[in-house]
Amino acid sequence: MTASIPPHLSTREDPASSARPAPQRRRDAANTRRLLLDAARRRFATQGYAATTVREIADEAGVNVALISRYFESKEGLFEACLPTSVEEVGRAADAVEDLGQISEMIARGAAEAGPEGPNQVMLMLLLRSSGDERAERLRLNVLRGYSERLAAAAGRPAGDPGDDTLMLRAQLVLALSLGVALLRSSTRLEPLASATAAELAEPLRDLVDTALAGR
Amino acid sequence: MTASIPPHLSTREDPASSARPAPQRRRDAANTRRLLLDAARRRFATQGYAATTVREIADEAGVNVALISRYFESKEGLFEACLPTSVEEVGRAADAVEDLGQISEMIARGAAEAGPEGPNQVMLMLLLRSSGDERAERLRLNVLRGYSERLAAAAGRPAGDPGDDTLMLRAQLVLALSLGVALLRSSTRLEPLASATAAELAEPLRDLVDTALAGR
Amino acid sequence: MTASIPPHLSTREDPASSARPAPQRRRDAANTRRLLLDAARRRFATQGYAATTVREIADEAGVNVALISRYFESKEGLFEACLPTSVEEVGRAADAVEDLGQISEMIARGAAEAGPEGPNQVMLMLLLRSSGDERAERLRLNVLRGYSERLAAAAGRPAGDPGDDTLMLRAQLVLALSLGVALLRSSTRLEPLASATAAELAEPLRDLVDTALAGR
Amino acid sequence: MTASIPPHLSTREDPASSARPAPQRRRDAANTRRLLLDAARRRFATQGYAATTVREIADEAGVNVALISRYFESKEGLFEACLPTSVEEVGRAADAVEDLGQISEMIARGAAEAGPEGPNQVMLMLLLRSSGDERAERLRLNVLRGYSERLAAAAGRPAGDPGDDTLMLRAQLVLALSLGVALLRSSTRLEPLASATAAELAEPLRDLVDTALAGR
DNA sequence: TATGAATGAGAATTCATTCAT
DNA sequence: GATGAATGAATTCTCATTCAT
Repeated sequence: MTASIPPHLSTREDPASSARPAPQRRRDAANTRRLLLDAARRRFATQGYAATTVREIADEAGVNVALISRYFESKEGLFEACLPTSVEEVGRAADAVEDLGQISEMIARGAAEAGPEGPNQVMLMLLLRSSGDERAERLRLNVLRGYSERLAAAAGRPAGDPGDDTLMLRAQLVLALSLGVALLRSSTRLEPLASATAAELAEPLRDLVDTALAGR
Repeated sequence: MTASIPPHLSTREDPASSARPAPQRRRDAANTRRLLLDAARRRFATQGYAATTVREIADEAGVNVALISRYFESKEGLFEACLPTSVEEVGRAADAVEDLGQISEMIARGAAEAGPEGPNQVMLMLLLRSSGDERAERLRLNVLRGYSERLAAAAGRPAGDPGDDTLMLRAQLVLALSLGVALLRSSTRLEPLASATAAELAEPLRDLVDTALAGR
Repeated sequence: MTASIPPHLSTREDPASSARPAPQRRRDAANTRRLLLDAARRRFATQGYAATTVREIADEAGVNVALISRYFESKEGLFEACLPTSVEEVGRAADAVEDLGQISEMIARGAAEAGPEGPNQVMLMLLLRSSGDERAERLRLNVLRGYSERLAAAAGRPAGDPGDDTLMLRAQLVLALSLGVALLRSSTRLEPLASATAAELAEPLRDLVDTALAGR
Repeated sequence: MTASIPPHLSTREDPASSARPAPQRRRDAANTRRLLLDAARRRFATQGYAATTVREIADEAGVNVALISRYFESKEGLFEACLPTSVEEVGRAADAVEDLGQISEMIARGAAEAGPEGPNQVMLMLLLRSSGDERAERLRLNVLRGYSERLAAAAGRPAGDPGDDTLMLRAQLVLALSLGVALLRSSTRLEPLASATAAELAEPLRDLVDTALAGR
């Protein structure tokens, strides 16, 4: 009988102590804002937009719920505020890629970075949660496109080059792979993938990335 | 209590009525159940569990909302009832795989099958929506594990064999890839991936699957 | 207070049925709608839009709060739904006026009718409570205009006649008087006005109306 | 709570600071108090108590919200602080009335004074907004009673004389008229009343007042 | 004094679910 | 079996108020 399971059963509710090492200035607007943003990114990424309540976010951030309205206008506004942050991260990650060899390593590292807070996971998950908002949708698409173009470029094709759909498609398969890994690792305990270290992931990923982008 | 509903209730309803162009029976419990199940799978897959309302599902199915409670006890129950159906499909798909060469083709075909209703996508999306329910979680994990074991087996390793984590890991990367493709195609318009046909996907996927499972 | 009103309180539907303990059909949408509408009119009229909570209204109507959303979409929608009813009432009242002599009597009777529920008061108060809504504002204005035109007509001027602002102005002073009386009687205990009967009000009102409309 | 604020709190603030010619824009408690009071009167009068937020008032006054609590204890306290000011005004107006002829002129002038800030309107509106507060209610009643007694006195009856309800009733009808005019003019654009000048209003009002108080 | 930050109570609204035809 | 009505438990958001600087 499923009725015995509380509707808002929270799985792995991590102790708040890990969140703050503790400079803990109170009455610091900028800091409060960031706490909310961080908590929101984590929750939205792991649970999706609709399944996340603003109270959860506020509690995780250790601040009052009303401050979400104060600083971000609404839940929707908070979600949108999460996007640029993640976008920046993915941008930085993509920009760091110089050649083919670094891509697989980047994916491996991104995938391995601790739990749902790893920048890569956060971004990817975030981008894949629908909020029904037109603007968010567009931004999401832009990020994905930019990212895959960056991958294609690293494989020899200049970014922005419209042609060569084949290479683009292959780059997007690499993106899909990266995404799938992040997804499986963040929401299931599928072993051995879930516990694999960056080092363990690096080799098979390198093979795959090389195959995809170098054309074998 | 959902236990009274057999998990593996026959999924094909009217073998005879398919001859009739428009049966449209009212007061047909089995058919109503089916309509709800189909609508639920579509909605849950594309929007996620939390973002989907039972009213939406009922409306899409063209039946009264109260019937969800009647046939599936609860929203949660309806979600769980969706799982076995998808599980069966993925099971059938996995069982069909005899050798390495068929895997990439299966993934390609699964990915290409129209929209969010393609069996592969439905199953994958379904599995990735957290419902917070313990039982659903376990089922989901079982399916993913079974599926990746099947992939490993096709690559030479007997299913159920506990050893050889390396091959398992590689099989799970293939699963991740399949998942990522389904995800990108179902929730974004990322081109050229979003519009690629099964034929166009087949070649690069074959390269990747071969690399992953054949050990290059 | 009003919270003690039983859930099935009949709102003066049929005077004859008071003999019966209570017809009180449950699950009667139309009746529920009306209960809400009546309660809303009373509350909005006496407390104003902003000071009235939907819970209050629902409690006074003896029904569940959620039904306000169900039947009227929102609090705003409920308010707007109150307007036409009041508009109709004022229309009927205005149409009943044939000659000058009846106006003062109508006002007197309207003012005297019990408490804040008297149709005249309800309408007037309702019209004077701002809801911030553009549409409501326009409707309100139309009603007031129509009403004062009717008064002017009874005093000899054909309704719709654009000219003769003087008569219009005087008719609107009569409206103002009527309004002021309703206002004072419904929200203060200013004696002797508050307790005056229709009969007691009739004479001085007749003098005033005659003066205003008959041109002394 | 607000009980610590005496109902007849002195309304003129700075007996000492008036000696200093220095305007002292910032950090001037008395001035800040005044600014808040003025803004509050305007807002409460035009929107009602419940529909007005303290933030609105503070913004309109150009001061920080927290100062409302500081100077007036609460929103309720601010509202009550508005009353004596208006009461004084209406008192002054009533005291100025010496004979019948001045009444209609006073009402006409009061009604015509620009917009919602005219002393007459402000007072009237203010008195007619329920705040649910017992004490405010009583004050309001006192003002209305005092005012109508003043009118009755001007018509020949000594103020305070308990007898002659008929004259009192007629005086209150004049009050009702005055109120109704203020109401219609401040919250609707009902023409020609809304735009009538004091001069245009004077004549018909004189007729009405004479009729009411002089017994025709 | 003044101000921005923070808080808790309460508001409207949505939604899964149960009830009565 | 099916349907519309009804309900209570959340959820998001607003707002008066208090705190700390």
